[in-house]
Amino acid sequence: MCNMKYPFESIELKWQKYWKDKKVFKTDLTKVDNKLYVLVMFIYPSAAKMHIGHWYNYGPTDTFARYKKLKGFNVFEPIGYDAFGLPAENYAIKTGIHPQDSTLKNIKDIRTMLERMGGMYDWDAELMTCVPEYYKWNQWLFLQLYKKGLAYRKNAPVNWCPSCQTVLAREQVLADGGCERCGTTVIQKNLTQWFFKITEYADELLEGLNKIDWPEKTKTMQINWIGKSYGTEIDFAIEGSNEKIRVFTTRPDTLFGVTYVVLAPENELVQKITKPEYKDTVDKYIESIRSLTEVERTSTTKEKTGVPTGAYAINPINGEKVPIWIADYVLATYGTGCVMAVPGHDERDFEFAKKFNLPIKKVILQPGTKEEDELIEAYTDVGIMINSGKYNGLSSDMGIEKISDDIEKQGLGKRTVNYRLRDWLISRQRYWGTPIPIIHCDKCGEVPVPEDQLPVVLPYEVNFKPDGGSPLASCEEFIHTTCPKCGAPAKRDPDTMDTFVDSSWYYLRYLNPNYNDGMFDTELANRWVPVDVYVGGAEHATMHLLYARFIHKFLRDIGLVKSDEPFQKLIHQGTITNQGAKMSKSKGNVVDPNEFLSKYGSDVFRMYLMFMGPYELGGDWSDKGIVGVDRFVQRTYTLFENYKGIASDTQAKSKYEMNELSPDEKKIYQKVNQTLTKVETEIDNFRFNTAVAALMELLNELKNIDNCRKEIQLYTLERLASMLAPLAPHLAEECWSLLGKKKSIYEESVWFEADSEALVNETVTIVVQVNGKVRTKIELPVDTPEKDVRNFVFNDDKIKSYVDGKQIIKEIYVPNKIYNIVVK
RNA sequence: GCGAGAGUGGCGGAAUUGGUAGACGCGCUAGACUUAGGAUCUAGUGUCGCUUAGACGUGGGGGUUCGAGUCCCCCCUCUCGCACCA
Repeated sequence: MCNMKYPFESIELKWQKYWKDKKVFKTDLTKVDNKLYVLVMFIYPSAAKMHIGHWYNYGPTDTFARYKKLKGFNVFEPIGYDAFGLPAENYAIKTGIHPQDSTLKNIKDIRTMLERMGGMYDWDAELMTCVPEYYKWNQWLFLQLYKKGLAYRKNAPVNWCPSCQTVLAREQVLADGGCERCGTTVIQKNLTQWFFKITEYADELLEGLNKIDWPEKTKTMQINWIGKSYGTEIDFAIEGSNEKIRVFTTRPDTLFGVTYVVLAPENELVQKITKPEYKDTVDKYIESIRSLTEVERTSTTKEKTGVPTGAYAINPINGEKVPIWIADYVLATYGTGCVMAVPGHDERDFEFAKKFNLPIKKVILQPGTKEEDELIEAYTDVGIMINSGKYNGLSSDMGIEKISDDIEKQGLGKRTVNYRLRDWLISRQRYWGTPIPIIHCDKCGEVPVPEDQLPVVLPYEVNFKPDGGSPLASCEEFIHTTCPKCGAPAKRDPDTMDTFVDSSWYYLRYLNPNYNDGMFDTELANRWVPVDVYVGGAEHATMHLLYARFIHKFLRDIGLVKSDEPFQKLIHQGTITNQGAKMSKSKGNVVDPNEFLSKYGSDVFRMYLMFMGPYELGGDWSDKGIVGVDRFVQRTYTLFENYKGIASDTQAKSKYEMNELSPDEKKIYQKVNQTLTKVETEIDNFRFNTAVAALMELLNELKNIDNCRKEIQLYTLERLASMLAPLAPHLAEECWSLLGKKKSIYEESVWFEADSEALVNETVTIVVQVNGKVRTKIELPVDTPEKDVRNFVFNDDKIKSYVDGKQIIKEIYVPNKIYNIVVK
């Protein structure tokens, strides 16, 4: 018995070099039969090290890609770097190291780690977003959007992170009001900013979800984020004024129940309609609201506040006069910023009316209650309309249609659709990003940079220390230019783009990162996109994954791609935590993979990460079980060492007849083939933990492989090496060559089909139960006729002792599984 | 508060359509080989009884069923997502 320890270091290097030298993983993109685009979200090189989370993301995905390659797919698995962004710049502010220098260095280190991991990446397709060759096309994309009116500038209240010194899109603000990147509480600021009109695609983004194979949860999040709702806009006249209040409601059926109207404090009508004697309190109230953050204001737990304006509105349906209030629970940014309040049938209005003693009117009768019953809470479901004039007696869902019809007929309003989705704020007051290709000219206004002048290169020499404004604004050489239209001196836009712009189309660029004639090679994109399997964190559900879908649809509309969606199937890996907390540098609880890599090697490490549990669940980090995987690897290596060179003088058939095998051979033969199907279905479904377990079971079963004929030994070991290859690529290559194989397992894409005849066992264990309790088990040939099974069962002494003298009520036989006798 | 998911040995976790609960691994126990073992191999390992028969057992309580980790109802805990969207 040879017991040499598996020399992972030399073996891993050896095969990495082999793959690289022979370009084993270079994908021939011209071949599209059997194409499979497997993509993992590219890496953010804010630190030189790949932590456990990266390994957990990339290792298993690579295993999936490798498995598909072995199965004969033409797999494209690229990797790249999401290289722009705040952390590099913040790091620069702290240390003085230029973002470009630190980023390029980090990329170099990460590349080394990815190679060490044994990633099957096509290194010819590698890209990074911080080079002009890439970001030039961000600018080009911007200009296309601009041409179509989908990139525009507006003055708006925006989310400002005081720490990052920049604005954030709404989805980049956390639920607790913190900044997505740094956690600092975000405040509101009024600024002119660039937006992409994602709302133009709201409906399509919603509908497209039906066509893609994504986790339901993620789709739901996007649905909620888009927040489409059907309703009616209704005009309320203002007493003694020509102004009108247009409200948006999803419940026009409750129009008779309106007892007051509420405006958002920011609504411009407020200043116009407020009665002089109320002006003081209204202004004071608005001031008090301003000091609150968005989150404080919209917190559902906070008690609602508001003040009357002294003005009155006229309910168009019955001419009733109702007071106009302003309140913080009405948002200026949703609907029309005005609400008709129906306390009887809306929880928020109910709470508000109770607090300020406003009347509550019942106009929808809850089934099973009486009209005179007092409302103790708002009734928001369907019911029978009451106190509603000619609509009385109608079901309220009918009432929605009828009242909307009548409102429309009388020109008092119209049906509309509202979205929660807002346009995507893309400007950032930061240095390390793509410059916005716009020039501001005193005479011509905003002028797009002509396409032939792209890229607008990000200058290297810039003072990027924070002083409140965009760093580029103080870079004289950059900012001063001439107007492309009139030639007069003009200024460049000093802002840079959100890095989510970069990641919205990178999957198209991978196909040819050096392409010069356009944003990407359209021909290739139409053959390879959508991405077949996309793997990445669930935290991108409403950001990256929504933006990328939007940009993809836009690119389709300008004729650059034919597909509707960028990512056909989506998988989220789980999060690896440490003692229950997310690993982060600031918490100081990051686990360094290097410790394990130097002790066990990368095959063991990546296999252990897969073995820990279900991929989509993640879990708490613990190195407790890693020795188990290491032992498995050692035993496997030893086994192959013992059969060194076996392939040189032996040949295995591709299939054996079961009856020509010895008992030991048969057992092993069956197990090998059963494992083949098991490993296939498990990896196909990203269940790596059970795939590894299946291989461990197989190895345990190979105790008696010495008793097999040589050809059966070879038959077995060939298959074991092949199944091992996706999970432990270096080890498997080594084992394969130990057998005496000349070529790499991946050069030939070795995968074996299971022999279906070996999958079923000849005998089965039939569990015999009495009253549902297991009493004995009997081993019988598969498909023994029921009457024979019954005979065996009733001749069993133990069963007899349970059944004798009792009345048999029922017998249930589930073929090849269970025989249950019910007695009394 | 609303929505989604989860709760299984000392631990990580397995378990087609309801059909042997605890695969695989860690840990632990005993033994073998050894100068030694924190290496390796062999056997055992849900709990109680502990030799047997057996009883109990998948967060708690109830139900459907010949049979429930799996289906239904109620409750508890945890994780994630959304936070007044009219």
